Amino acid sequence: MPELPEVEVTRRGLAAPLRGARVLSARLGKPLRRPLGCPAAALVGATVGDIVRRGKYLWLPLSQPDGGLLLHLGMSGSLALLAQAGEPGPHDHFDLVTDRGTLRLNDPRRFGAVVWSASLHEAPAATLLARLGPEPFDPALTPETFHASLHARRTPIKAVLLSGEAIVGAGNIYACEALFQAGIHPALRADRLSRPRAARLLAAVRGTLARALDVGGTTLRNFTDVHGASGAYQAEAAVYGRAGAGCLRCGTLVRRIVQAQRSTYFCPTCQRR
DNA sequence: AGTTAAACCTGGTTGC
DNA sequence: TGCAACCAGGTTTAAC
Repeated sequence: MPELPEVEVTRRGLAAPLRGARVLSARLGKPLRRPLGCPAAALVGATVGDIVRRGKYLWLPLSQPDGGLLLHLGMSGSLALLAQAGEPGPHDHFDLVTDRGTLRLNDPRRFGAVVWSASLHEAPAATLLARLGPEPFDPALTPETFHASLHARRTPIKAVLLSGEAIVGAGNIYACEALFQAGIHPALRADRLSRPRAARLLAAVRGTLARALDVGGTTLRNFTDVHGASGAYQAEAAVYGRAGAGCLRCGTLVRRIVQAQRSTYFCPTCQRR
């Protein structure tokens, strides 16, 4: 599913075309993870503002009626902007028809969400965003503050990265890749990371996310950008999905373990406790 | 309070 | 070939 780079790729594809678009109609398919929270017809007539991203969420502001839609792509979601929208398929669960095209959410597993909120700063949107940690490229996130937040956690560093409390945006692929880049064993307790290693990990998370953004994200099976194009990062993953294959750096066989019910891939030689 | 399982869904792949 | 088991870019909720 979409991690931060994929969501940001999506945002960049939508922002300019949809800015100022007028909502003509909306259609709901099968239920998503949570209900829209308003009748689809209530969106008609609204004007779309500047789409912003927070973590893996997108906020699509609307005016007249004022409010907005908080979108999440879950594990298997993608958004397309269609000039001519055909009949919705079995996994097309939300259409926002505008005078600039139809924004269509396709999500086979339906872990995604489209939620109406009167503003980003009140429920339900604010509630959903409340537990998110700092944005990875926020200059206020320094090696010192990152190290301090890791110091408060006794769980494995991989699980802490996935939780998004210390930094948002890295999901299962990029958490594995960043730990490899930083040479850190995924099972190392977060509070055992030294300051220099925390600094190295922060740089690795930023570098991994930035690189993925540059190449359009990762496409394992579902994800495409708003024009239907796949990402390319999967071709350069060093450890993710490579269990049993040789480490690209040292040749040791990449291992797969399970942490917090998720697969973790790592090189036991390059990544040390 | 802090950590860990279970839950939500569908579909593709693997293995007997 | 058939079918069961397992796996998948995430997050919330319930339970130790």
